[in-house]
Amino acid sequence: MGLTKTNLFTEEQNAFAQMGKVFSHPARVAILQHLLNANACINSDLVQELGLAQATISQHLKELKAIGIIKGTIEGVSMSYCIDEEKWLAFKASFENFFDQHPCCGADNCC
Amino acid sequence: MGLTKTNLFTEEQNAFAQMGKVFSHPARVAILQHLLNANACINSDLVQELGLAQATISQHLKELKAIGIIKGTIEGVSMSYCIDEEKWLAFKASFENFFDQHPCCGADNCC
DNA sequence: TAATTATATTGCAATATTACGATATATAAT
DNA sequence: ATTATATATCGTAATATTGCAATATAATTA
Repeated sequence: MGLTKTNLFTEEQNAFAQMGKVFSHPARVAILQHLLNANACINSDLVQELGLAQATISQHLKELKAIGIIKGTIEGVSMSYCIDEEKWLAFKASFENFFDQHPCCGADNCC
Repeated sequence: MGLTKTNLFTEEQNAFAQMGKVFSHPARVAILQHLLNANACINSDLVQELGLAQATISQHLKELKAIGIIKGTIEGVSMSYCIDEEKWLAFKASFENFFDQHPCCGADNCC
Protein backbone atom coordinates (compact mmCIF):
# COMPACT_ATOMS: atom_id res chain seq x y z
CA MET A 1 0.00 0.00 0.00
CA GLY A 2 2.23 2.83 1.19
CA LEU A 3 -0.69 5.08 2.05
CA THR A 4 -0.72 6.31 5.64
CA LYS A 5 -4.18 5.84 7.16
CA THR A 6 -4.52 9.37 8.44
CA ASN A 7 -8.19 8.89 9.31
CA LEU A 8 -7.29 6.43 12.08
CA PHE A 9 -5.45 9.06 14.10
CA THR A 10 -6.30 12.30 15.83
CA GLU A 11 -5.67 15.73 14.33
CA GLU A 12 -2.95 16.22 16.93
CA GLN A 13 -1.22 12.96 16.11
CA ASN A 14 -1.24 13.70 12.39
CA ALA A 15 -0.03 17.25 12.97
CA PHE A 16 2.76 16.07 15.24
CA ALA A 17 3.83 13.47 12.68
CA GLN A 18 3.99 16.24 10.06
CA MET A 19 6.35 18.12 12.35
CA GLY A 20 8.40 14.98 12.93
CA LYS A 21 8.79 14.64 9.17
CA VAL A 22 10.64 17.94 9.08
CA PHE A 23 13.42 16.43 11.18
CA SER A 24 13.37 13.00 9.57
CA HIS A 25 15.87 13.75 6.83
CA PRO A 26 19.46 14.84 7.46
CA ALA A 27 19.39 17.34 4.60
CA ARG A 28 16.52 19.21 6.24
CA VAL A 29 18.25 19.05 9.61
CA ALA A 30 21.41 20.43 7.99
CA ILE A 31 19.48 23.21 6.25
CA LEU A 32 17.83 24.26 9.49
CA GLN A 33 21.13 24.25 11.33
CA HIS A 34 22.73 26.31 8.59
CA LEU A 35 19.90 28.84 8.81
CA LEU A 36 20.18 28.88 12.60
CA ASN A 37 23.88 29.67 12.35
CA ALA A 38 23.68 32.17 9.55
CA ASN A 39 20.27 33.51 10.53
CA ALA A 40 19.64 34.12 6.84
CA CYS A 41 21.08 32.67 3.71
CA ILE A 42 20.50 31.87 0.10
CA ASN A 43 19.91 28.64 -1.74
CA SER A 44 23.28 28.65 -3.49
CA ASP A 45 25.09 28.78 -0.13
CA LEU A 46 23.36 25.55 0.74
CA VAL A 47 24.22 23.89 -2.55
CA GLN A 48 27.90 24.58 -1.87
CA GLU A 49 27.57 23.65 1.76
CA LEU A 50 25.64 20.40 1.52
CA GLY A 51 26.82 18.92 -1.77
CA LEU A 52 23.35 18.00 -2.99
CA ALA A 53 22.11 19.13 -6.40
CA GLN A 54 20.45 22.53 -6.62
CA ALA A 55 17.11 20.94 -7.52
CA THR A 56 17.25 18.70 -4.48
CA ILE A 57 17.99 21.56 -2.08
CA SER A 58 15.22 23.58 -3.65
CA GLN A 59 12.81 20.72 -3.07
CA HIS A 60 13.71 20.39 0.60
CA LEU A 61 13.38 24.15 1.03
CA LYS A 62 9.94 23.96 -0.55
CA GLU A 63 8.85 21.35 1.98
CA LEU A 64 10.20 23.33 4.90
CA LYS A 65 8.44 26.40 3.57
CA ALA A 66 5.20 24.46 3.06
CA ILE A 67 4.99 23.51 6.71
CA GLY A 68 5.98 27.07 7.60
CA ILE A 69 9.14 26.56 9.64
CA ILE A 70 11.14 28.68 7.21
CA LYS A 71 10.17 31.66 5.11
CA GLY A 72 11.84 33.10 2.04
CA THR A 73 11.99 36.61 0.77
CA ILE A 74 13.19 37.68 -2.66
CA GLU A 75 16.47 39.52 -2.37
CA GLY A 76 17.22 40.77 -5.85
CA VAL A 77 18.29 37.80 -7.95
CA SER A 78 18.61 35.47 -5.02
CA MET A 79 16.42 34.29 -2.17
CA SER A 80 16.89 35.00 1.49
CA TYR A 81 15.66 32.13 3.59
CA CYS A 82 15.34 32.17 7.33
CA ILE A 83 13.63 30.43 10.22
CA ASP A 84 10.11 31.60 11.02
CA GLU A 85 10.56 32.43 14.67
CA GLU A 86 6.92 32.09 15.64
CA LYS A 87 6.62 28.67 14.01
CA TRP A 88 9.94 27.60 15.46
CA LEU A 89 8.70 28.35 18.96
CA ALA A 90 5.43 26.53 18.22
CA PHE A 91 7.40 23.46 17.12
CA LYS A 92 9.56 23.76 20.21
CA ALA A 93 6.47 23.91 22.43
CA SER A 94 4.89 20.89 20.74
CA PHE A 95 7.97 18.77 21.24
CA GLU A 96 8.47 19.96 24.82
CA ASN A 97 4.86 19.12 25.50
CA PHE A 98 5.31 15.68 24.01
CA PHE A 99 8.50 14.93 25.92
CA ASP A 100 7.07 16.21 29.18
CA GLN A 101 4.89 13.14 29.29
CA HIS A 102 6.53 10.79 31.73
CA PRO A 103 7.76 7.43 30.49
CA CYS A 104 7.33 5.74 33.86
CA CYS A 105 4.51 5.94 36.37
CA GLY A 106 6.21 4.21 39.27
CA ALA A 107 3.42 1.65 39.54
CA ASP A 108 3.94 -2.04 40.28
CA ASN A 109 3.78 -3.04 36.65
CA CYS A 110 6.33 -0.38 35.76
CA CYS A 111 9.16 -1.71 33.64
CA MET B 1 16.72 7.95 -6.68
CA GLY B 2 15.25 7.54 -3.20
CA LEU B 3 18.57 6.88 -1.51
CA THR B 4 19.47 9.38 1.20
CA LYS B 5 23.06 10.55 0.82
CA THR B 6 24.05 9.90 4.41
CA ASN B 7 27.72 10.48 3.69
CA LEU B 8 27.11 14.19 3.01
CA PHE B 9 26.01 14.85 6.57
CA THR B 10 27.53 14.67 10.02
CA GLU B 11 27.01 11.78 12.40
CA GLU B 12 24.92 14.08 14.57
CA GLN B 13 22.70 15.16 11.71
CA ASN B 14 22.09 11.59 10.61
CA ALA B 15 21.43 10.48 14.18
CA PHE B 16 19.01 13.34 14.75
CA ALA B 17 17.18 12.51 11.52
CA GLN B 18 16.84 8.91 12.72
CA MET B 19 15.19 10.23 15.86
CA GLY B 20 12.95 12.48 13.81
CA LYS B 21 11.81 9.46 11.84
CA VAL B 22 10.36 7.96 15.01
CA PHE B 23 7.87 10.84 15.21
CA SER B 24 7.23 11.12 11.48
CA HIS B 25 4.34 8.67 11.33
CA PRO B 26 1.08 9.09 13.24
CA ALA B 27 0.89 5.38 14.06
CA ARG B 28 4.22 5.57 15.89
CA VAL B 29 3.15 8.75 17.66
CA ALA B 30 -0.08 7.03 18.70
CA ILE B 31 1.78 3.94 19.92
CA LEU B 32 4.13 6.06 22.03
CA GLN B 33 1.25 8.02 23.50
CA HIS B 34 -0.59 4.83 24.32
CA LEU B 35 2.49 3.46 26.07
CA LEU B 36 2.95 6.74 27.93
CA ASN B 37 -0.63 6.59 29.19
CA ALA B 38 -0.72 2.90 30.02
CA ASN B 39 2.95 2.72 31.01
CA ALA B 40 2.92 -0.86 29.73
CA CYS B 41 0.76 -2.67 27.28
CA ILE B 42 0.53 -5.47 24.83
CA ASN B 43 0.44 -5.55 21.08
CA SER B 44 -3.20 -6.69 20.87
CA ASP B 45 -4.33 -3.62 22.82
CA LEU B 46 -2.78 -1.49 20.12
CA VAL B 47 -4.43 -3.43 17.32
CA GLN B 48 -7.82 -2.77 18.92
CA GLU B 49 -6.90 0.80 19.75
CA LEU B 50 -5.46 1.93 16.46
CA GLY B 51 -7.38 -0.05 13.88
CA LEU B 52 -4.34 -1.03 11.87
CA ALA B 53 -3.65 -4.67 11.02
CA GLN B 54 -1.71 -6.72 13.53
CA ALA B 55 1.19 -7.11 11.13
CA THR B 56 1.40 -3.36 10.63
CA ILE B 57 1.45 -2.60 14.35
CA SER B 58 4.07 -5.27 14.86
CA GLN B 59 6.22 -3.65 12.18
CA HIS B 60 6.01 -0.21 13.78
CA LEU B 61 6.82 -1.73 17.17
CA LYS B 62 9.84 -3.38 15.61
CA GLU B 63 11.12 -0.04 14.30
CA LEU B 64 10.58 1.66 17.64
CA LYS B 65 12.38 -1.19 19.33
CA ALA B 66 15.22 -1.06 16.81
CA ILE B 67 16.02 2.55 17.64
CA GLY B 68 15.64 1.69 21.34
CA ILE B 69 12.88 4.06 22.44
CA ILE B 70 10.71 1.14 23.52
CA LYS B 71 11.57 -2.23 24.93
CA GLY B 72 9.52 -5.40 25.05
CA THR B 73 9.49 -8.24 27.52
CA ILE B 74 7.76 -11.57 27.08
CA GLU B 75 4.79 -11.81 29.41
CA GLY B 76 3.51 -15.34 29.04
CA VAL B 77 1.68 -15.55 25.71
CA SER B 78 1.76 -11.85 25.10
CA MET B 79 4.35 -9.09 24.97
CA SER B 80 4.68 -6.24 27.39
CA TYR B 81 5.99 -3.15 25.65
CA CYS B 82 7.00 0.03 27.38
CA ILE B 83 9.04 3.18 26.89
CA ASP B 84 12.76 2.90 27.61
CA GLU B 85 13.11 5.71 30.11
CA GLU B 86 16.82 6.28 29.55
CA LYS B 87 16.41 6.52 25.78
CA TRP B 88 13.33 8.68 26.17
CA LEU B 89 15.31 11.19 28.22
CA ALA B 90 18.13 11.07 25.68
CA PHE B 91 15.68 11.87 22.87
CA LYS B 92 14.18 14.64 24.97
CA ALA B 93 17.63 16.12 25.56
CA SER B 94 18.52 15.98 21.86
CA PHE B 95 15.37 17.79 20.84
CA GLU B 96 15.70 20.34 23.63
CA ASN B 97 19.24 20.94 22.54
CA PHE B 98 18.15 21.41 18.96
CA PHE B 99 15.33 23.77 19.80
CA ASP B 100 17.48 25.80 22.17
CA GLN B 101 19.27 27.15 19.13
CA HIS B 102 17.90 30.60 18.54
CA PRO B 103 16.06 31.32 15.30
CA CYS B 104 16.90 35.00 15.30
CA CYS B 105 20.10 36.79 16.08
CA GLY B 106 18.79 40.33 16.26
CA ALA B 107 21.28 41.51 13.64
CA ASP B 108 20.51 43.99 10.88
CA ASN B 109 19.87 41.27 8.34
CA CYS B 110 17.50 39.56 10.75
CA CYS B 111 14.18 38.71 9.16
C1' DT C 1 17.87 43.72 -25.99
C1' DA C 2 20.92 39.94 -24.95
C1' DA C 3 23.53 37.59 -21.72
C1' DT C 4 24.07 36.26 -16.95
C1' DT C 5 22.77 34.58 -12.55
C1' DA C 6 19.77 32.48 -9.04
C1' DT C 7 16.05 29.76 -8.02
C1' DA C 8 11.91 26.89 -9.17
C1' DT C 9 9.66 23.35 -11.67
C1' DT C 10 9.20 19.23 -14.49
C1' DG C 11 9.95 14.56 -15.57
C1' DC C 12 11.84 10.51 -14.44
C1' DA C 13 14.46 6.63 -12.13
C1' DA C 14 15.50 4.32 -7.96
C1' DT C 15 14.92 3.31 -3.26
C1' DA C 16 11.99 3.56 1.02
C1' DT C 17 7.87 3.19 3.51
C1' DT C 18 3.36 1.67 4.60
C1' DA C 19 -0.01 -1.79 4.86
C1' DC C 20 -1.87 -6.31 5.03
C1' DG C 21 -2.92 -11.34 4.11
C1' DA C 22 -0.87 -15.53 4.91
C1' DT C 23 1.98 -18.09 7.51
C1' DA C 24 5.30 -19.31 11.14
C1' DT C 25 6.44 -19.61 15.94
C1' DA C 26 5.87 -20.05 20.65
C1' DT C 27 3.43 -20.27 24.97
C1' DA C 28 -0.83 -21.57 27.59
C1' DA C 29 -4.80 -24.13 28.35
C1' DT C 30 -7.71 -28.16 27.69
C1' DA D 1 -1.10 -34.06 22.18
C1' DT D 2 -4.28 -30.83 20.48
C1' DT D 3 -6.24 -26.46 20.43
C1' DA D 4 -6.31 -21.66 21.22
C1' DT D 5 -4.04 -17.25 21.62
C1' DA D 6 -0.53 -13.72 20.85
C1' DT D 7 3.07 -11.96 18.28
C1' DA D 8 6.58 -12.06 14.53
C1' DT D 9 7.94 -12.68 9.88
C1' DC D 10 7.41 -13.24 4.87
C1' DG D 11 5.87 -11.87 0.52
C1' DT D 12 3.82 -8.58 -2.08
C1' DA D 13 1.32 -4.43 -3.79
C1' DA D 14 0.89 0.39 -3.68
C1' DT D 15 2.23 4.92 -2.50
C1' DA D 16 5.94 8.15 -0.89
C1' DT D 17 10.39 10.04 -0.87
C1' DT D 18 14.83 11.20 -2.57
C1' DG D 19 17.77 12.86 -6.08
C1' DC D 20 19.11 14.89 -10.31
C1' DA D 21 19.36 16.45 -15.27
C1' DA D 22 17.03 19.38 -18.07
C1' DT D 23 14.35 23.16 -18.54
C1' DA D 24 11.62 27.23 -17.21
C1' DT D 25 11.25 31.57 -14.90
C1' DA D 26 12.56 35.86 -13.22
C1' DA D 27 15.55 39.51 -11.95
C1' DT D 28 20.12 41.86 -12.93
C1' DT D 29 23.72 43.47 -15.71
C1' DA D 30 26.26 44.63 -19.86
